[in-house]
Amino acid sequence: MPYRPTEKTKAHKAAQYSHLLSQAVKLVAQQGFQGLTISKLARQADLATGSVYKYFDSKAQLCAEVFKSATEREVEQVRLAALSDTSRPCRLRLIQAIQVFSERALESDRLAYALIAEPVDPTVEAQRLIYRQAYADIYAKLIAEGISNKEFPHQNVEITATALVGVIAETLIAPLGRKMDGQLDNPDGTVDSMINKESQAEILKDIQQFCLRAVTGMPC
Amino acid sequence: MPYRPTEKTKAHKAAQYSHLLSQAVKLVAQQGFQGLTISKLARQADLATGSVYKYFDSKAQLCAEVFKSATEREVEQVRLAALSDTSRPCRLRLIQAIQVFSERALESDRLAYALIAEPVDPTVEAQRLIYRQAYADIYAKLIAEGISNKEFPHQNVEITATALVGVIAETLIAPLGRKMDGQLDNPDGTVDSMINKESQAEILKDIQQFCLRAVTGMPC
DNA sequence: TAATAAAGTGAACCATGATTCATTACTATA
DNA sequence: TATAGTAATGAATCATGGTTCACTTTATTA
Repeated sequence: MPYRPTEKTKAHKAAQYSHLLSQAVKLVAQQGFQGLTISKLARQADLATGSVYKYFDSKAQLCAEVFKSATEREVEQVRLAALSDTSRPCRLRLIQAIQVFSERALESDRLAYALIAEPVDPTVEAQRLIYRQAYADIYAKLIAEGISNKEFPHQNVEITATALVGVIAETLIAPLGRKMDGQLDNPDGTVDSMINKESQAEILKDIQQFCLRAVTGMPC
Repeated sequence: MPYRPTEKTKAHKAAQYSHLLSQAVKLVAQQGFQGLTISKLARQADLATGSVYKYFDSKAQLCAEVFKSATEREVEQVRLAALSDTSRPCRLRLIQAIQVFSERALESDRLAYALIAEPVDPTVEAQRLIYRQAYADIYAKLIAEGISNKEFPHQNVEITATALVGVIAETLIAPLGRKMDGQLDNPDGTVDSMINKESQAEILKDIQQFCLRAVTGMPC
């Protein structure tokens, strides 16, 4: 006479959850956190607004999950570039990490802007700080390794790492913000390529050189 | 029989305007843009909410003016440090500019956080980009001068300038944000000194060294 | 003092969008 | 099929806070 959730029901619930989450990420990738509302999400996922609350306690929690989901894979890619192949010189891995981050960011620029720079409410901002710290931690490991290698001179590892995050965020994202601000709710999520491929590559090189000079204290 | 605004009335109007603006800045310095609402401002300035609209067209315009007012003097101080005494070597002026910015920011940290990093609505964000650019322009001039001096090696001036803004914002303000997020509406506007004076000075030195290495490509 | 313009008032209004909840529709056991 | 637990619904509710407006007060001139 009672009722127990079965495998099938649990699977369905999990599937619904993932579906909601991925649709939410999609919305953010198109319109930013600005464009993420419970009712839009419900419509997008073919559910009633109230049903969203069966899967997420609150808007804030939803935003946090979206943030987590979208950022974790990015962080992981950068981590791989920076830390996986310990046989390569640290400066090459640093360049590679910056490149990986940049290429991924520029390829889905609206999402990158949302994750790194878009104005959001304080709850989401807290998440953002966590992930900026995650990037900083990666750089910190790399720098520390480079110092013990003698590849890099003595320096304050934490500061260097934080500074690198700042450099990358500002140089890549701030220009996006400038382009973005006319079309904050562009529903297809792309920014009309402000920069062509070549000049993009040029800029990336310049950023990499800045970072290398900063870390190595050597001209390049 | 008609009516003409006289000197006294105009002066009064101007005085009210300044009073409102300065009270608004004060509110932001205490509680951030989050804490700036029309009714709070009216209460603070001993006016009715409606009266605020005799001086500002909209909340957005008010925010813009607040931003402008609070940032312009900061930018000016940095400009003086960076560009006024052209006889000094560029690297010293760079160090000085960073120091001026940092000291002023740390001394009114809630305001600095509000101006540089606090989540705000897109209208205010646009203002922020303008002022970040203003800082970048100062650094760009300084770097360009240093390159033509041969003090600094050849580099992409715009990127370096933007990157410096990113470094300074991230290293000084992001830590504040981390401290801030528990107490976002702290009504007296101070963050309980997370860092004591000495370690603050240490950190400043490390940031300055990072920037110098980045700009000069020399160890230091 | 009468006429006019502006300043000041603050409660009512409005927009946005999160959240709730009474109700209905399934799903799983006995 | 009766029962119980869970999912789904979506209109109603709530909260926040910007904005309006009919009205009062004050200032200025003739």
